Order: sequence, then C-alpha cells, then structure tokens
Amino acid sequence: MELAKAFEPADIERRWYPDWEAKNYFAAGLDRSKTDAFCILLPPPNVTGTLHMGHGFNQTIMDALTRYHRMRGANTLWQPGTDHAGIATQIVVERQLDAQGISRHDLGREKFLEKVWEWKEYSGNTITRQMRRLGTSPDWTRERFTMDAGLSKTVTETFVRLYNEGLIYRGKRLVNWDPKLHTAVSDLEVISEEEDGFMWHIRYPLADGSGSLVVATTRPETMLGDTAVMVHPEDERYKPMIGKMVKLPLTDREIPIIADSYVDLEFGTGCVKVTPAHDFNDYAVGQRHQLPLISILTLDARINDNAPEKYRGLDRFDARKAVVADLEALGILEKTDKHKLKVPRGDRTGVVIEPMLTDQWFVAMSKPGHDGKSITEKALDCVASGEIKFYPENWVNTYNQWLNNIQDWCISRQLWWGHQIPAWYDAWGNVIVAHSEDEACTIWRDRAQARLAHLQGDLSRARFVEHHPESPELLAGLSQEELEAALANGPQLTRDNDVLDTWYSSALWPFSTLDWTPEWPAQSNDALDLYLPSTVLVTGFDIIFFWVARMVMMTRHLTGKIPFKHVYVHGLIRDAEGQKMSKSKGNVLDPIDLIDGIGLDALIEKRTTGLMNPKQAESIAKKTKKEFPDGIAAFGTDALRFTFASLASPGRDIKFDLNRCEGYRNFCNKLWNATRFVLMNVEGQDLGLEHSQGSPACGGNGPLAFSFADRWIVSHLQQVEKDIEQHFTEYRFDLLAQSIYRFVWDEFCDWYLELAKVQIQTGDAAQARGTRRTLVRVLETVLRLAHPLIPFITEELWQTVAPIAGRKTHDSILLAAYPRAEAAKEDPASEARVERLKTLVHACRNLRGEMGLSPAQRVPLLVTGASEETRSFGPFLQVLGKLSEVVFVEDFPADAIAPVAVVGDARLMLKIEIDAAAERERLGKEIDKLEKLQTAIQSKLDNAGFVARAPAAVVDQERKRLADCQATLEKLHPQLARLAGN
RNA sequence: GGGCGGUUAGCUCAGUUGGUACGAGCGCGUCCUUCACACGGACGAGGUCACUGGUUCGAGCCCAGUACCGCCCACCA
Repeated sequence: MELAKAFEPADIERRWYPDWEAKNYFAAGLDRSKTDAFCILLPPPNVTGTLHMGHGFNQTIMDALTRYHRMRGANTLWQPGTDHAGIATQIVVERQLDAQGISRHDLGREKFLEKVWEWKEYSGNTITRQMRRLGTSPDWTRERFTMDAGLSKTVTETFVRLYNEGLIYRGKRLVNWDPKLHTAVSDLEVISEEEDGFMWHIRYPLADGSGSLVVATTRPETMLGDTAVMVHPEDERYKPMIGKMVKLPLTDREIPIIADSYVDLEFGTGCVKVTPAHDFNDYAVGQRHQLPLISILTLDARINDNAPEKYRGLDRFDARKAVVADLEALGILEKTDKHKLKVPRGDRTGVVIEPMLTDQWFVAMSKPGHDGKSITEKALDCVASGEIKFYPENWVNTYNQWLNNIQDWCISRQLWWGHQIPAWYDAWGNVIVAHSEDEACTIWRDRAQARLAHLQGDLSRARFVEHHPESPELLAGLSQEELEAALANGPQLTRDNDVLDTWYSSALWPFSTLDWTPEWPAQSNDALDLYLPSTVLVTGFDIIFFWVARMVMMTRHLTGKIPFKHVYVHGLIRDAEGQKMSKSKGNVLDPIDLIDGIGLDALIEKRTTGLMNPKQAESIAKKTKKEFPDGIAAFGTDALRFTFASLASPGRDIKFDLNRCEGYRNFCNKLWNATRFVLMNVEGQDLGLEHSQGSPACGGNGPLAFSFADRWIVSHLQQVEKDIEQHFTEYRFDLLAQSIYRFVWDEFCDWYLELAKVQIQTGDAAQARGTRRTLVRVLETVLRLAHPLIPFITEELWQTVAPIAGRKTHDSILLAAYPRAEAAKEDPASEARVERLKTLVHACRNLRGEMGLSPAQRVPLLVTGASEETRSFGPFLQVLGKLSEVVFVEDFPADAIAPVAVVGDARLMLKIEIDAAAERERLGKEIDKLEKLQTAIQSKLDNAGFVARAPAAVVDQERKRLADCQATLEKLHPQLARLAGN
C-alpha cells in the first residue's frame, strides 16, 4: 500500500472512528475472571450547547487512560453520559422562547418541558458527535442521561432513604434567593465579588428621648425590616443604652438595643442594625436573641406589605434611593462614605442574590446517619484514610477545608426542568415523601388509620411510634374528625412543585450509571460489581465542591463504597494570553475548529453571533483578525490530543498555544514519513521472521545479524516503555508525550533511520535482514506505544506495518497488547557505543559548521589515534558526516593546515585548505574554554570538604571529567603548536 | 482573614530522590530542494533559574523571609 507523501488526518479520521464503533471495540469488559478493572466516569457534559476546549482536554486524558488500560488487557469501561443541568438548560431554552416573545408560563409546565427535551436531544447529539470527532472511546451502548428513567428512579430512591433517615429535611430557612430566576440556589452557586458601594451612617433616636446612636450600613433599605440594634457588650460608649429601645426611623416601630460580641468595636460606628430576615449574620443574631423576623421583600425583590405603604412595590434598589432620600430629608443621614463591599451574585444570572426566608429542602451535612457518622465526616474519612487519593496531592487541603466548613445543602429549586421532588402534601400541609403518589396515599392512609386508632385509644402512643419511627409526628395535628373525614374522602395529596438541584443526581453518578437498584446488594450486575469504585476521576478543580465531594458523600453513605480511587485534578484551558475562554470575551476556541481548520470569516462569524452584548462584536472581530489573520489551519485530532497531553503539567492552568499544536501536527507528519521510509525498505524483503507468525509474503528464513545500533534502539525503547508506564501511573501526560516525541524524533528518526540506511547499504544480507526487522519491529511497537494519545494515525499506520512486522495480532491496534519493557532486551554496552558514535558525528559536523562548509560539499576526514571501535564507525561517520571518505592514519601530514577536533583518544581532521591564523584562533578559543573548565573542576577537587563528603561516585566522576579535559588539552596544544609556524 | 499555586532562553512551558543548566516546542541567525519528511535536515546565538538570607562539600531543586502575578475559601455591618 502506498502512503500519501504527507500526513492528511481528515480522511483517516473519517474512516476509522465508524469502524471502531461499529465493531463494538469500546464495549465494557465484563470478564469476571480478569483481575484488573479500569473504569472512568465521564463527567457528564451539560446539555446546554457544545463542547469547549476544556472538554477536549479532559476527554483526551480520559481516552488515553482508557485506551492504555484496554490495551494492557484490563476489563475497561469508560462510562459516558450527559447532565440535564437544571438551571443552565432551563435558561437556554427560556432564552430561545424569549426571542419568540414567549414565556415558559405561556406554555405551561408540561409543554415547556417538551421544548426542553427537544433541546436536550439536539444538544446531547451535538456533544456525542463532537466526542466522536475527538476520537474518544467510551462504551456508547451504556450512554446515560441524568434524567433517564433508571437514573431518575435512583434519585427518588435515595431521596426517600435519606429522608427516612432524617438526613433530608424540609424547613423554612434563610436561603440564597435569585430574584430573577425565582429560585433558591446553593452556597456554591453564589459568587461574591468586591464592588464599589457606600456606607451610610444613620442616626436612630432612643425611644425615651435620652439621646441617639448611629448605625452604619451598606443596605439602608433593609432597615425597614430591622428588629434590633446591636452593640458590643464591652463597648463603653454604648453600655448604658443596652436594653433600651430606639425608634426605628421611617416606621412606627420601636426596637431594642441588644448586646452581642459579634460586633466589631473597631469597625463602623460600633452599632449594627439587625435585619434577621434579610441577612445571614443577622439571622443568626436573631436566633440567639429570639428576635422577630420581618420580611420586607417579595420573591422578585420588591418591597412588600410589611413595610410602610410609601415604599411598597418599589424595587429593592429604588427603595434604597427612596429610603436614603427620606433619611436625608429628616436630617438623620449623618454621612455617606464610599465603601468597597462583597456583593453576592447568582452565577447564572449575575443578579444580586437576596437572602430570603422560604421553605426549602436540605441535606443535613453534619447530622449523624444510620452508622452514627455524618456524611461529611465519612467523606473526610475516605480521603484521610488514603482510600481516595488526589493527584496532585495538595487538593486534599481544598477538599478538607471546604468540608470542614460546610453548611446544609439546599437541594430544592423553584424550577421546572429537573427531578421533581418526591414529596406530597395533604390539605393540612403534612408532608409525605414516597416513591410515587400511590405509595404516598398508602402511607397517608396507613398513618391516618394508626393515628385514629391511637386517638380512639386502640393503639398506644409507644406502639404507634414504634411502627413509624421515621416521622412519628406526621398528621399529629389532625383531629379525630378531620382524620375520619379525610379517610372517607381520600387524602387529596398534591405534589411538591420544586425540582432538585442538578448536582443531586450528579452526586449519584458513580453508581446510578451502573444500573444500581434499590435491591442492591441482593441484586447486582457485572458492571456494578466490577466498576464500583471506578479507578480515577478526571476533572478540573472548579467542580471539586460541586461534584467530587458530593459524589464521595453520597456514594459512601448510600453504598458504603468509595466512588473512585483517584482524583486527577487538571488545570483550566485559557487562551494564549491566559484569559479564561468565554463567549463574551470572544476568545473561545472550538476543538473541532482546530481539527478541521476554519477560515477567518467563519471564525469571526462564530465568535460574534449570539452575543449577550452585540456591541462587543466589533472589538472581538478586530482581535480575532489580529490573532488569526489566516484563520486556523487544520491540525487533525491526533495533533490536538497530543497538544493537550503535552500541556497537562500538574497544578497549572494551560495557556493554549497554537504553535504547540502545529509542532505536534508536524510530529505526526514525522511519524508518517518515518513509516513511509520503513515500508519502502522492508516491503517485499526478507526480514528473517521465520520463528514468528509473520506474513508469508514478507517472512523469510535467512540468517539474522543485529548490530550495536539495532541493539541500541531496542534497548532504548525498553527504557521509554518503562518511563511511559510510570508516567501513566503518575498521571504525567506531559512527560509521557515528551517521552514519545523524543524517542520517535530524536532517536528513531534522527539517528536510527540514518544508521539503518548505512547498514542496509553497506552490510551483508544477514545484517540487512536484522536492520529491516529492527526497523519494522521498533516502528510497530512505537505505534502501539503512542496509540492512546494519537489513535487515528497509529491505527492507520499499524494496519500496514503490523502484518509486515509479523505482529498483526488483532483487527485493530486498540485491541493489540500495550508494549511492556523487557529487561532482557536492555543493552547498556550498545547504548554507550552509540553515544560514542554520536559524539564523533557531532564533532565532525561541528567542524563542518564552523568552517562554513555547505552540506553538499563532501570532503575527506582524517582520523588518528582511532581505537578499533572508532574504526568500525567509519562507514557511519562517512554518511552522517557528509564526508567523501574517512581515512584512518598514524599521524596527520606535517604540513596540513586544516581544522582538527579531539574526541577522546582520537583526533579528527577535515581535509580542507584553510587559513592558518583563523584555525589558530579557533583552537585557541577551544583551549581557553577547556582550561577554564579544568580550573573549575580542579578547584572543586582541591576542596577537601568535597572529596571527603561527596559520594565516591560523584568524586570519581569529577576526576574523570578532569582527566578527559586534560587529555583533550594535551592533544590540542601540539596541534596549535604545529600551526604556529604558518 | 485563612489556604493553594506560579515566578527557569524573546514567547509557552519541562526539570524526576539536591551533584556539570542535555532542557523541549515556537521564534531568531547561517547553510542546504541529499533518493522518509521543507509539516524537513545540519550547525549556531540566547538564561545572574524573581529577590534576600540559611542548611550543605555542593541548591533551580531543601528551609526561612521579601516582592510581584493568579486562584480558592471566609459573616466585618
């Protein structure tokens, strides 16, 4: 088969992926007799759009690991799927409707959800199509979606369990409220950033007219909901006022002055207004002092009816202006200072989050569960015990720190898209959590009957509680008559409208995707048994809290197992300037565009459509033009993947550098052409494969001879195989890529191929066979070695190379065995010998370079003092040094004025006519350099401390360096002297 | 206020248990369309490893501190 002259990825990629998938090569290994199991969970991408560079990076690493372990023969599963991404997806669809002038309320819940499902279908397909383009190898037949029937069942089941265990509860609490979305959000979904604001100082008069005090606040409008003013108990300024009342301005209420050591004496005026219904700190203070809670805001953050009439209906920021103006008019606004403050904003909407008193569902993070430990404690234990390891390790700090300060997790969302909470309410507001409405009704009736029996005296309280330990107080408030009537009419339950935080279902991903059932462990399946826990979670640090910690908590608590053994935390992909990639900045790169290439116009079009702020289009277009004047070239998937891997240094974000990508595209081309060369030399030739299952066409029976060069490259390969194994174990994909790159380019191509040319041309038949066999075998091994990173090109080449190498063991390279180092093939002597040959060649080339010889100009080389080995290098030296001939002589001609280099015992002379003065200068410089070096080493050795305390090997090494240095000088000096006369 | 990173060639980054700065890619200079590859080859220029002190025979690598950049967490009204 004839290979194209250059590597052209598009066609190769198009052919191989469908083939792999059709033949089901990615299917989960379910062989229980195997001891090794490797599993990765794909962090399910959100169905909000398309994949970005971060996904490409993340998935490249996972795919490399998966292919590696699959080739090493482990049971392997890469579990794919997508996430419904509650809020994010609902926003996307609402925005689309918005463009048509429709709101979700116009459609109603059911119709709206249909629209979202349509979008999910579209986005989900886009994502999986992109993943295929990236060459990923998950088991597509096991693809899951967080709202699949099976996963939804797991959500319900776990919710019911946690509720019955008391670890999920409902309550009226102060939560982070997004007034735009009209939903509660969790602490993690709130981003606090410093913004410019003001500190208003307001004078509150004492009710008894005996004076006044001044409070400082950044949110004056909330004073309408104040229920106290607090001071520090030790504050001498205010001590006499503690316990007195102040008259709250703008209202007709009087509120107490309380003492609480929370107050900072140094800050502000030392007096703090307390608004328990609209501030988390004040809420806590209110709890401590039994203060009333007065909510003054509606759910869309307007002033409500609890406030004085004149402010009602005003938006919170308009209300602020009005309040400030009124205070000023009253003359009690003491002063207004500029002040920087942290403003909490919703991560999806950007609007200011309002602490709001609402009924919500929570997961109790610190409450002991069935085994006496809280889910937080258990999550900490999993890591502390070493069962779960972080790579790099320092992320443990972040993980621990977060868990040690965790608050209860608000899991209810006032949205439509998501898992509806499995809770039902009766007419009196009693809550029943159940798997279904039917079950809820049954529970209600059962409970009502038992309660009735209790009320009628037929069932003791103790017996009643014994039967219903999980919630004995349910229906407790109903009278006998009410129970009787309700039992006659049916319970009339209505379901909770809220849905769960999208991360709730994500937290179950490690087992929900493996078809865990409520009957587990009595009923299980192969995948669940083999792949829980999974091996490694590959993820960015941005979701350690959102996802990683919660998976550990839920999986440990609900299954008793850890979700994964390793957490590999990688950096974020940033643009060339280190900026985060985002639509609004217009610096987003689509991985597919790097694979296929994209013209400048198309790229600008892509970056400037659908902007939130269309005004940015122009500057984005300008920047794009500047950065990519010719658009982006097509690099192909393999080059992109190799780039991702090579940039994956631990603990570091990645500034994505297009030049690197180009460099690795070139690397693919190098590999491609090396293969062309090998094929040209081996196809149809006798390779001496008689003892292996070689293809008859290329086999052969001739005797084989392996030279030191053959043994060197094979030996070197063993070291590379060893290194790569270590790099995979340590998740060092950067070093791994580097190892492959260097071996292929610097050793195999730059040296071995050149040496092989000589061997084939000048060696005998046995040596030619040995060389050809080595060429094709090393190449074949390299292809397997590199396959996890660059799957397409390696498959394409392997299909041709493997049969010739007698190693066509499988239909696809991805099923072939991964190379493992063999100690028997190591050959240090040959490695050293090649090193000496390289030194000679370098010396020769340096001379040429310094003489400014054109590569085309062949000149003779004279060598004196050559050892037998050096003599054996003659043919190699001649070709690699571009020499007309290599002549070994006793001594140089006395009258020769030619450049000379010293390598060990040998001296090399390029036989060309040169200017004696120039050569003297050159030698002088050389001698100078060596003498400086000599002095440096000598002084080191003269240091008694060094000789006494440094390890003997190090001292010996220095001695040897010194000796070499001296030996070279001893040869250079006479050479210089010889020229002196000319 | 806590915690974590980073600071090495013009740019983007490696540097494995302290022992000659082998650094790599891109860029740069000179030469070369040599029968695998110009997506290439050969040779070369370029670095006080942020700063200060310490440990050590020896430090880019260990310790302490300083500066600058970045990230995460936290209730100063």
